[in-house]
Amino acid sequence: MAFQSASNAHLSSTAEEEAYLYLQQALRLGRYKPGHRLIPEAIAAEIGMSRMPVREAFRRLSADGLVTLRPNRGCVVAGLTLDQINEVFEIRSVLEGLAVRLIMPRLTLETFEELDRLLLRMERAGEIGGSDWVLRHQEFHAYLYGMSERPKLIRQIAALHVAIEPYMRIWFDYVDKPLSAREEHQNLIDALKSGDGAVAERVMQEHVLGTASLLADFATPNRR
Amino acid sequence: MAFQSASNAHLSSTAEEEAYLYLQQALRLGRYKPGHRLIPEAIAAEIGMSRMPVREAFRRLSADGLVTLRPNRGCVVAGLTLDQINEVFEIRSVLEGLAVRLIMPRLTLETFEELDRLLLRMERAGEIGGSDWVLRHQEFHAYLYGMSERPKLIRQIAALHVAIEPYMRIWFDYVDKPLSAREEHQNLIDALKSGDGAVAERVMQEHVLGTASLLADFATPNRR
DNA sequence: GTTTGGATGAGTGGATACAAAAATCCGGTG
DNA sequence: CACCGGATTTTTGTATCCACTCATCCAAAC
Repeated sequence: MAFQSASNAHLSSTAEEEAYLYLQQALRLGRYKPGHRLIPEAIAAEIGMSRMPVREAFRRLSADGLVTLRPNRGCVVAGLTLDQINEVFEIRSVLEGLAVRLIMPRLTLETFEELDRLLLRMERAGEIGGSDWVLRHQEFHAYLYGMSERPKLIRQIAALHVAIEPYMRIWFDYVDKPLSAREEHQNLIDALKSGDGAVAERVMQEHVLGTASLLADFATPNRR
Repeated sequence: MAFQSASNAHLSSTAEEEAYLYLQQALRLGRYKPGHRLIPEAIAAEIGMSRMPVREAFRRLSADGLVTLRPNRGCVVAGLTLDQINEVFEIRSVLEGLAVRLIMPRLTLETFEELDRLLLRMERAGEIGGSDWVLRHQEFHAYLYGMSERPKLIRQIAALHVAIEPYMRIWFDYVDKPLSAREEHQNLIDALKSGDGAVAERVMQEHVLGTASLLADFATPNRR
Protein backbone atom coordinates (compact mmCIF):
# COMPACT_ATOMS: atom_id res chain seq x y z
CA MET A 1 0.00 0.00 0.00
CA ALA A 2 1.29 3.38 -0.94
CA PHE A 3 0.22 5.15 2.21
CA GLN A 4 1.52 3.30 5.21
CA SER A 5 0.77 4.43 8.70
CA ALA A 6 3.97 4.79 10.64
CA SER A 7 2.80 4.76 14.22
CA ASN A 8 5.37 2.17 15.19
CA ALA A 9 8.24 3.71 13.35
CA HIS A 10 10.87 2.24 15.61
CA LEU A 11 10.87 -0.84 13.45
CA SER A 12 12.69 0.99 10.68
CA SER A 13 16.31 0.25 10.03
CA THR A 14 17.94 3.64 10.38
CA ALA A 15 17.37 6.50 12.75
CA GLU A 16 16.92 8.86 9.85
CA GLU A 17 14.10 6.72 8.51
CA GLU A 18 12.47 6.68 11.89
CA ALA A 19 12.69 10.44 12.19
CA TYR A 20 11.30 10.87 8.69
CA LEU A 21 8.32 8.63 9.27
CA TYR A 22 7.65 10.13 12.66
CA LEU A 23 7.64 13.66 11.32
CA GLN A 24 5.72 12.82 8.18
CA GLN A 25 3.03 11.20 10.29
CA ALA A 26 2.89 14.20 12.60
CA LEU A 27 2.62 16.57 9.66
CA ARG A 28 -0.04 14.48 7.94
CA LEU A 29 -2.11 14.54 11.09
CA GLY A 30 -1.67 18.27 11.27
CA ARG A 31 -0.02 18.05 14.67
CA TYR A 32 2.15 21.05 13.89
CA LYS A 33 0.58 24.20 12.54
CA PRO A 34 1.92 25.85 9.38
CA GLY A 35 4.67 28.28 10.24
CA HIS A 36 5.65 26.36 13.34
CA ARG A 37 9.36 25.98 13.65
CA LEU A 38 10.69 22.47 14.09
CA ILE A 39 13.65 22.41 16.47
CA PRO A 40 15.98 19.50 15.68
CA GLU A 41 17.04 19.06 19.29
CA ALA A 42 13.47 18.82 20.53
CA ILE A 43 12.47 16.27 17.89
CA ALA A 44 15.65 14.32 18.48
CA ALA A 45 14.95 14.16 22.19
CA GLU A 46 11.34 13.08 21.55
CA ILE A 47 12.37 10.01 19.63
CA GLY A 48 15.67 9.39 21.36
CA MET A 49 18.41 10.22 18.91
CA SER A 50 20.77 13.06 18.10
CA ARG A 51 20.07 16.02 15.85
CA MET A 52 21.90 14.62 12.86
CA PRO A 53 19.37 12.08 11.58
CA VAL A 54 16.60 14.58 12.23
CA ARG A 55 18.35 17.12 10.05
CA GLU A 56 18.51 14.63 7.22
CA ALA A 57 14.85 13.84 7.68
CA PHE A 58 14.17 17.56 7.34
CA ARG A 59 15.76 17.52 3.91
CA ARG A 60 13.52 14.75 2.72
CA LEU A 61 10.45 16.43 4.13
CA SER A 62 11.53 19.59 2.39
CA ALA A 63 11.75 17.75 -0.91
CA ASP A 64 8.21 16.49 -0.28
CA GLY A 65 7.15 20.08 0.22
CA LEU A 66 6.01 19.44 3.78
CA VAL A 67 8.47 21.81 5.39
CA THR A 68 10.49 24.81 4.27
CA LEU A 69 14.21 24.85 4.88
CA ARG A 70 16.19 28.07 4.79
CA PRO A 71 19.92 28.30 5.47
CA ASN A 72 20.70 29.25 9.05
CA ARG A 73 17.05 29.77 9.64
CA GLY A 74 15.83 26.33 10.44
CA CYS A 75 12.89 24.25 9.43
CA VAL A 76 9.32 25.48 9.44
CA VAL A 77 6.11 23.61 8.69
CA ALA A 78 5.13 24.48 5.15
CA GLY A 79 1.42 25.04 5.02
CA LEU A 80 -0.37 25.77 1.78
CA THR A 81 -2.18 28.89 0.72
CA LEU A 82 -5.53 28.45 -0.97
CA ASP A 83 -3.82 29.08 -4.30
CA GLN A 84 -1.30 26.39 -3.57
CA ILE A 85 -3.98 23.93 -2.54
CA ASN A 86 -5.78 24.58 -5.78
CA GLU A 87 -2.54 24.09 -7.66
CA VAL A 88 -2.06 20.71 -6.03
CA PHE A 89 -5.55 19.70 -7.09
CA GLU A 90 -4.88 20.86 -10.65
CA ILE A 91 -1.78 18.71 -10.77
CA ARG A 92 -3.60 15.83 -9.13
CA SER A 93 -6.38 16.06 -11.69
CA VAL A 94 -4.11 15.46 -14.66
CA LEU A 95 -1.88 12.89 -12.95
CA GLU A 96 -4.76 10.86 -11.61
CA GLY A 97 -6.57 11.25 -14.92
CA LEU A 98 -3.53 9.81 -16.63
CA ALA A 99 -3.39 6.98 -14.12
CA VAL A 100 -6.95 5.84 -14.75
CA ARG A 101 -6.48 6.12 -18.49
CA LEU A 102 -3.51 3.80 -18.17
CA ILE A 103 -5.25 1.20 -16.06
CA MET A 104 -8.23 0.82 -18.36
CA PRO A 105 -6.87 -2.22 -20.18
CA ARG A 106 -6.10 -4.00 -16.93
CA LEU A 107 -9.49 -3.82 -15.30
CA THR A 108 -11.04 -7.14 -14.37
CA LEU A 109 -14.05 -8.33 -12.42
CA GLU A 110 -11.88 -8.75 -9.35
CA THR A 111 -10.85 -5.13 -9.64
CA PHE A 112 -14.42 -3.98 -9.37
CA GLU A 113 -15.11 -6.30 -6.49
CA GLU A 114 -12.15 -4.86 -4.64
CA LEU A 115 -13.24 -1.33 -5.46
CA ASP A 116 -16.69 -2.06 -4.05
CA ARG A 117 -15.11 -3.38 -0.88
CA LEU A 118 -12.90 -0.31 -0.54
CA LEU A 119 -15.81 1.99 -1.22
CA LEU A 120 -17.81 0.26 1.48
CA ARG A 121 -15.01 0.58 3.98
CA MET A 122 -14.66 4.24 3.13
CA GLU A 123 -18.35 4.78 3.64
CA ARG A 124 -18.35 3.03 6.99
CA ALA A 125 -15.36 5.04 8.16
CA GLY A 126 -17.28 8.15 7.13
CA GLU A 127 -20.28 7.19 9.21
CA ILE A 128 -18.21 6.51 12.28
CA GLY A 129 -16.80 9.94 11.88
CA GLY A 130 -13.19 9.51 12.90
CA SER A 131 -10.93 11.08 10.34
CA ASP A 132 -10.09 7.56 9.33
CA TRP A 133 -12.19 8.35 6.29
CA VAL A 134 -9.29 10.31 4.84
CA LEU A 135 -7.10 7.21 4.94
CA ARG A 136 -9.78 4.96 3.48
CA HIS A 137 -10.27 7.49 0.73
CA GLN A 138 -6.56 7.50 -0.02
CA GLU A 139 -6.63 3.73 0.00
CA PHE A 140 -9.38 3.64 -2.61
CA HIS A 141 -7.45 5.90 -4.92
CA ALA A 142 -4.13 4.21 -4.20
CA TYR A 143 -5.55 0.82 -5.14
CA LEU A 144 -6.71 2.20 -8.44
CA TYR A 145 -3.43 3.84 -9.37
CA GLY A 146 -1.42 0.93 -8.09
CA MET A 147 -2.63 -1.09 -11.02
CA SER A 148 -1.02 1.28 -13.49
CA GLU A 149 2.40 -0.19 -12.74
CA ARG A 150 3.91 3.25 -13.04
CA PRO A 151 6.05 3.62 -9.91
CA LYS A 152 6.98 7.24 -10.44
CA LEU A 153 3.46 8.30 -11.23
CA ILE A 154 2.14 6.47 -8.19
CA ARG A 155 4.69 8.04 -5.89
CA GLN A 156 4.04 11.53 -7.20
CA ILE A 157 0.33 11.16 -6.68
CA ALA A 158 0.87 9.74 -3.21
CA ALA A 159 3.13 12.66 -2.32
CA LEU A 160 0.44 15.11 -3.35
CA HIS A 161 -2.15 13.28 -1.27
CA VAL A 162 0.15 13.52 1.73
CA ALA A 163 0.72 17.22 1.14
CA ILE A 164 -2.96 18.07 1.26
CA GLU A 165 -3.87 15.51 3.90
CA PRO A 166 -3.99 17.95 6.82
CA TYR A 167 -6.40 20.14 4.89
CA MET A 168 -8.55 17.17 3.95
CA ARG A 169 -8.74 16.27 7.61
CA ILE A 170 -9.74 19.74 8.68
CA TRP A 171 -12.31 19.87 5.93
CA PHE A 172 -13.67 16.45 6.74
CA ASP A 173 -13.90 17.18 10.45
CA TYR A 174 -15.73 20.36 9.65
CA VAL A 175 -18.30 19.23 7.14
CA ASP A 176 -18.84 16.08 9.16
CA LYS A 177 -19.65 13.77 6.26
CA PRO A 178 -19.06 14.35 2.58
CA LEU A 179 -22.44 13.04 1.54
CA SER A 180 -21.59 13.36 -2.11
CA ALA A 181 -18.54 11.13 -1.74
CA ARG A 182 -20.46 7.92 -2.22
CA GLU A 183 -22.02 8.82 -5.53
CA GLU A 184 -18.89 10.65 -6.64
CA HIS A 185 -16.87 7.50 -6.36
CA GLN A 186 -19.65 5.35 -7.75
CA ASN A 187 -19.63 7.60 -10.81
CA LEU A 188 -15.93 6.95 -11.06
CA ILE A 189 -16.44 3.21 -10.98
CA ASP A 190 -19.16 3.46 -13.59
CA ALA A 191 -16.85 5.44 -15.82
CA LEU A 192 -14.23 2.75 -15.47
CA LYS A 193 -16.84 0.15 -16.40
CA SER A 194 -17.65 2.07 -19.56
CA GLY A 195 -14.30 0.93 -20.88
CA ASP A 196 -13.60 4.25 -22.54
CA GLY A 197 -10.23 5.60 -21.44
CA ALA A 198 -10.97 9.18 -22.43
CA VAL A 199 -14.21 9.18 -20.50
CA ALA A 200 -12.64 7.68 -17.40
CA GLU A 201 -9.84 10.23 -17.57
CA ARG A 202 -12.27 13.11 -17.82
CA VAL A 203 -14.46 11.83 -15.00
CA MET A 204 -11.44 11.43 -12.76
CA GLN A 205 -10.26 14.94 -13.54
CA GLU A 206 -13.67 16.28 -12.68
CA HIS A 207 -13.77 14.22 -9.51
CA VAL A 208 -10.51 15.70 -8.31
CA LEU A 209 -11.36 19.25 -9.29
CA GLY A 210 -14.76 18.82 -7.71
CA THR A 211 -13.14 18.03 -4.40
CA ALA A 212 -10.95 21.06 -4.85
CA SER A 213 -13.87 23.41 -5.28
CA LEU A 214 -15.69 21.89 -2.32
CA LEU A 215 -12.61 22.45 -0.22
CA ALA A 216 -12.25 25.97 -1.52
CA ASP A 217 -15.90 26.83 -0.94
CA PHE A 218 -15.65 25.69 2.63
CA ALA A 219 -14.36 29.08 3.63
CA THR A 220 -10.64 29.76 3.74
CA PRO A 221 -9.56 29.53 7.35
CA ASN A 222 -6.20 28.02 6.45
CA ARG A 223 -4.94 30.71 4.23
CA ARG A 224 -1.60 31.74 5.63
CA MET B 1 15.16 30.79 -15.12
CA ALA B 2 14.18 27.40 -13.89
CA PHE B 3 17.28 25.62 -15.08
CA GLN B 4 20.32 27.42 -13.86
CA SER B 5 23.79 26.25 -14.73
CA ALA B 6 25.82 25.79 -11.61
CA SER B 7 29.36 25.78 -12.89
CA ASN B 8 30.53 28.22 -10.26
CA ALA B 9 28.71 26.70 -7.38
CA HIS B 10 31.14 28.06 -4.81
CA LEU B 11 29.01 31.16 -4.67
CA SER B 12 26.29 29.32 -2.80
CA SER B 13 25.75 30.02 0.84
CA THR B 14 26.06 26.58 2.37
CA ALA B 15 28.33 23.65 1.68
CA GLU B 16 25.35 21.38 1.26
CA GLU B 17 23.98 23.60 -1.47
CA GLU B 18 27.33 23.60 -3.20
CA ALA B 19 27.53 19.81 -3.06
CA TYR B 20 23.98 19.51 -4.35
CA LEU B 21 24.51 21.78 -7.31
CA TYR B 22 27.85 20.22 -8.11
CA LEU B 23 26.42 16.72 -8.16
CA GLN B 24 23.26 17.69 -9.96
CA GLN B 25 25.30 19.30 -12.69
CA ALA B 26 27.53 16.24 -12.97
CA LEU B 27 24.53 13.95 -13.17
CA ARG B 28 22.77 16.13 -15.73
CA LEU B 29 25.84 16.03 -17.92
CA GLY B 30 25.96 12.29 -17.55
CA ARG B 31 29.41 12.40 -16.02
CA TYR B 32 28.63 9.36 -13.88
CA LYS B 33 27.16 6.27 -15.46
CA PRO B 34 24.02 4.70 -14.03
CA GLY B 35 24.89 2.20 -11.36
CA HIS B 36 28.07 4.02 -10.46
CA ARG B 37 28.54 4.30 -6.76
CA LEU B 38 29.07 7.77 -5.38
CA ILE B 39 31.56 7.74 -2.53
CA PRO B 40 30.89 10.57 -0.10
CA GLU B 41 34.53 10.96 0.92
CA ALA B 42 35.67 11.24 -2.69
CA ILE B 43 33.08 13.87 -3.57
CA ALA B 44 33.78 15.72 -0.35
CA ALA B 45 37.48 15.83 -1.17
CA GLU B 46 36.76 17.00 -4.73
CA ILE B 47 34.93 20.09 -3.57
CA GLY B 48 36.79 20.57 -0.32
CA MET B 49 34.43 19.75 2.48
CA SER B 50 33.61 16.89 4.80
CA ARG B 51 31.25 13.98 4.12
CA MET B 52 28.39 15.49 6.03
CA PRO B 53 27.04 18.08 3.60
CA VAL B 54 27.57 15.62 0.77
CA ARG B 55 25.37 13.11 2.55
CA GLU B 56 22.62 15.65 2.82
CA ALA B 57 22.99 16.51 -0.84
CA PHE B 58 22.56 12.80 -1.57
CA ARG B 59 19.21 12.89 0.15
CA ARG B 60 18.00 15.73 -1.99
CA LEU B 61 19.26 14.08 -5.16
CA SER B 62 17.48 10.94 -4.08
CA ALA B 63 14.23 12.84 -3.73
CA ASP B 64 14.78 14.14 -7.25
CA GLY B 65 15.17 10.57 -8.40
CA LEU B 66 18.70 11.15 -9.64
CA VAL B 67 20.34 8.69 -7.27
CA THR B 68 19.22 5.70 -5.27
CA LEU B 69 19.94 5.57 -1.56
CA ARG B 70 19.85 2.33 0.38
CA PRO B 71 20.60 2.03 4.10
CA ASN B 72 24.16 1.04 4.81
CA ARG B 73 24.71 0.55 1.14
CA GLY B 74 25.54 3.99 -0.12
CA CYS B 75 24.47 6.07 -3.03
CA VAL B 76 24.31 4.91 -6.62
CA VAL B 77 23.51 6.87 -9.77
CA ALA B 78 19.92 6.09 -10.63
CA GLY B 79 19.69 5.59 -14.37
CA LEU B 80 16.37 4.96 -16.02
CA THR B 81 15.18 1.88 -17.84
CA LEU B 82 13.40 2.42 -21.11
CA ASP B 83 10.12 1.83 -19.30
CA GLN B 84 10.98 4.46 -16.74
CA ILE B 85 11.96 6.93 -19.43
CA ASN B 86 8.64 6.38 -21.11
CA GLU B 87 6.90 6.86 -17.80
CA VAL B 88 8.63 10.18 -17.33
CA PHE B 89 7.45 11.28 -20.76
CA GLU B 90 3.91 10.18 -19.96
CA ILE B 91 3.94 12.28 -16.82
CA ARG B 92 5.55 15.16 -18.66
CA SER B 93 2.88 15.03 -21.33
CA VAL B 94 0.01 15.63 -18.95
CA LEU B 95 1.86 18.13 -16.74
CA GLU B 96 3.12 20.19 -19.63
CA GLY B 97 -0.24 19.89 -21.31
CA LEU B 98 -1.82 21.31 -18.18
CA ALA B 99 0.76 24.08 -18.10
CA VAL B 100 0.00 25.29 -21.62
CA ARG B 101 -3.71 25.08 -21.01
CA LEU B 102 -3.24 27.34 -18.01
CA ILE B 103 -1.15 29.94 -19.78
CA MET B 104 -3.55 30.42 -22.67
CA PRO B 105 -5.26 33.48 -21.17
CA ARG B 106 -1.94 35.17 -20.50
CA LEU B 107 -0.43 35.04 -23.95
CA THR B 108 0.50 38.36 -25.48
CA LEU B 109 2.36 39.57 -28.52
CA GLU B 110 5.52 39.89 -26.46
CA THR B 111 5.20 36.24 -25.50
CA PHE B 112 5.30 35.16 -29.10
CA GLU B 113 8.21 37.44 -29.85
CA GLU B 114 10.13 35.91 -26.98
CA LEU B 115 9.21 32.41 -28.10
CA ASP B 116 10.50 33.19 -31.58
CA ARG B 117 13.76 34.40 -30.10
CA LEU B 118 14.11 31.29 -27.96
CA LEU B 119 13.28 29.06 -30.90
CA LEU B 120 15.93 30.78 -32.96
CA ARG B 121 18.53 30.35 -30.25
CA MET B 122 17.60 26.71 -29.95
CA GLU B 123 17.98 26.24 -33.66
CA ARG B 124 21.37 27.91 -33.76
CA ALA B 125 22.59 25.81 -30.86
CA GLY B 126 21.44 22.76 -32.80
CA GLU B 127 23.44 23.75 -35.86
CA ILE B 128 26.60 24.32 -33.88
CA GLY B 129 26.15 20.87 -32.49
CA GLY B 130 27.33 21.22 -28.91
CA SER B 131 24.82 19.65 -26.62
CA ASP B 132 23.93 23.19 -25.70
CA TRP B 133 20.79 22.48 -27.68
CA VAL B 134 19.41 20.51 -24.77
CA LEU B 135 19.67 23.55 -22.53
CA ARG B 136 18.14 25.89 -25.12
CA HIS B 137 15.32 23.43 -25.54
CA GLN B 138 14.71 23.35 -21.80
CA GLU B 139 14.79 27.13 -21.82
CA PHE B 140 12.08 27.31 -24.45
CA HIS B 141 9.81 25.06 -22.47
CA ALA B 142 10.67 26.68 -19.15
CA TYR B 143 9.75 30.11 -20.48
CA LEU B 144 6.39 28.81 -21.55
CA TYR B 145 5.56 27.14 -18.25
CA GLY B 146 6.99 29.98 -16.25
CA MET B 147 4.02 32.08 -17.33
CA SER B 148 1.59 29.72 -15.66
CA GLU B 149 2.48 31.12 -12.24
CA ARG B 150 2.15 27.65 -10.77
CA PRO B 151 5.36 27.20 -8.77
CA LYS B 152 4.81 23.56 -7.89
CA LEU B 153 3.87 22.59 -11.38
CA ILE B 154 6.88 24.40 -12.79
CA ARG B 155 9.24 22.72 -10.36
CA GLN B 156 7.86 19.28 -11.01
CA ILE B 157 8.24 19.71 -14.74
CA ALA B 158 11.75 21.05 -14.32
CA ALA B 159 12.68 18.08 -12.15
CA LEU B 160 11.49 15.69 -14.84
CA HIS B 161 13.51 17.52 -17.46
CA VAL B 162 16.58 17.19 -15.29
CA ALA B 163 15.96 13.48 -14.76
CA ILE B 164 15.91 12.70 -18.46
CA GLU B 165 18.58 15.23 -19.42
CA PRO B 166 21.43 12.73 -19.69
CA TYR B 167 19.38 10.63 -22.07
CA MET B 168 18.43 13.65 -24.12
CA ARG B 169 22.10 14.48 -24.42
CA ILE B 170 23.07 11.00 -25.53
CA TRP B 171 20.22 10.97 -27.99
CA PHE B 172 21.05 14.40 -29.31
CA ASP B 173 24.74 13.61 -29.71
CA TYR B 174 23.80 10.47 -31.55
CA VAL B 175 21.19 11.69 -34.00
CA ASP B 176 23.27 14.81 -34.59
CA LYS B 177 20.37 17.18 -35.20
CA PRO B 178 16.71 16.68 -34.49
CA LEU B 179 15.57 18.09 -37.80
CA SER B 180 11.94 17.82 -36.84
CA ALA B 181 12.47 19.97 -33.75
CA ARG B 182 11.98 23.23 -35.60
CA GLU B 183 8.61 22.42 -37.06
CA GLU B 184 7.57 20.56 -33.91
CA HIS B 185 8.00 23.67 -31.85
CA GLN B 186 6.55 25.89 -34.54
CA ASN B 187 3.44 23.71 -34.44
CA LEU B 188 3.34 24.30 -30.74
CA ILE B 189 3.49 28.04 -31.19
CA ASP B 190 0.76 27.90 -33.82
CA ALA B 191 -1.42 25.90 -31.45
CA LEU B 192 -0.92 28.56 -28.81
CA LYS B 193 -1.89 31.22 -31.34
CA SER B 194 -5.12 29.36 -32.05
CA GLY B 195 -6.30 30.48 -28.64
CA ASP B 196 -8.00 27.17 -27.92
CA GLY B 197 -6.78 25.73 -24.64
CA ALA B 198 -7.87 22.18 -25.40
CA VAL B 199 -6.07 22.22 -28.73
CA ALA B 200 -2.89 23.61 -27.23
CA GLU B 201 -3.00 21.04 -24.48
CA ARG B 202 -3.38 18.20 -26.93
CA VAL B 203 -0.63 19.47 -29.21
CA MET B 204 1.72 19.77 -26.27
CA GLN B 205 0.91 16.26 -25.12
CA GLU B 206 1.62 14.95 -28.58
CA HIS B 207 4.82 16.96 -28.77
CA VAL B 208 6.12 15.40 -25.59
CA LEU B 209 5.05 11.89 -26.44
CA GLY B 210 6.50 12.35 -29.92
CA THR B 211 9.89 13.04 -28.40
CA ALA B 212 9.46 9.97 -26.25
CA SER B 213 8.87 7.68 -29.19
CA LEU B 214 11.80 9.19 -31.10
CA LEU B 215 14.01 8.53 -28.11
CA ALA B 216 12.64 5.02 -27.75
CA ASP B 217 13.08 4.20 -31.43
CA PHE B 218 16.71 5.23 -31.28
CA ALA B 219 17.68 1.84 -29.96
CA THR B 220 17.87 1.13 -26.26
CA PRO B 221 21.53 1.25 -25.29
CA ASN B 222 20.81 2.67 -21.87
CA ARG B 223 18.54 0.03 -20.59
CA ARG B 224 19.95 -1.08 -17.29
C1' DG C 1 8.76 58.19 21.22
C1' DT C 2 11.11 56.11 17.60
C1' DT C 3 15.14 54.41 15.64
C1' DT C 4 19.73 52.51 15.43
C1' DG C 5 23.70 50.06 17.12
C1' DG C 6 25.85 46.55 19.50
C1' DA C 7 26.01 42.80 23.02
C1' DT C 8 24.17 38.35 24.05
C1' DG C 9 22.28 34.01 23.49
C1' DA C 10 19.96 30.53 21.04
C1' DG C 11 20.34 27.70 17.02
C1' DT C 12 22.24 26.15 12.73
C1' DG C 13 25.97 24.23 9.69
C1' DG C 14 29.91 21.53 9.35
C1' DA C 15 34.01 18.64 10.97
C1' DT C 16 35.75 15.14 13.55
C1' DA C 17 35.32 11.00 16.22
C1' DC C 18 33.29 6.76 17.15
C1' DA C 19 30.18 2.71 16.42
C1' DA C 20 27.95 -0.45 13.46
C1' DA C 21 27.20 -2.61 9.29
C1' DA C 22 28.80 -4.43 4.67
C1' DA C 23 32.09 -5.85 1.66
C1' DT C 24 36.34 -8.06 0.96
C1' DC C 25 39.87 -11.18 1.59
C1' DC C 26 41.77 -15.48 2.89
C1' DG C 27 42.37 -19.93 4.37
C1' DG C 28 40.16 -24.11 5.18
C1' DT C 29 37.08 -27.88 3.73
C1' DG C 30 34.28 -30.94 0.99
C1' DC D 1 38.15 -26.65 -7.95
C1' DA D 2 34.16 -24.62 -5.96
C1' DC D 3 32.24 -23.35 -1.75
C1' DC D 4 31.78 -21.90 2.93
C1' DG D 5 33.05 -19.23 7.27
C1' DG D 6 35.44 -16.07 9.83
C1' DA D 7 38.74 -12.16 10.35
C1' DT D 8 40.01 -7.75 8.33
C1' DT D 9 39.08 -3.68 5.88
C1' DT D 10 36.15 -0.38 4.07
C1' DT D 11 32.23 2.39 4.27
C1' DT D 12 28.18 3.98 6.29
C1' DG D 13 25.43 5.87 10.22
C1' DT D 14 25.27 8.55 14.42
C1' DA D 15 27.02 11.44 18.16
C1' DT D 16 29.53 15.18 19.82
C1' DC D 17 31.93 19.37 19.34
C1' DC D 18 33.10 23.90 17.57
C1' DA D 19 32.43 28.02 14.75
C1' DC D 20 29.49 31.01 12.82
C1' DT D 21 24.99 33.12 11.80
C1' DC D 22 20.94 35.19 13.03
C1' DA D 23 17.45 36.95 16.19
C1' DT D 24 16.46 39.33 20.27
C1' DC D 25 16.98 42.76 23.59
C1' DC D 26 18.60 46.74 25.66
C1' DA D 27 20.67 51.16 25.60
C1' DA D 28 21.88 55.32 23.61
C1' DA D 29 21.08 58.84 20.21
C1' DC D 30 18.08 61.52 17.48
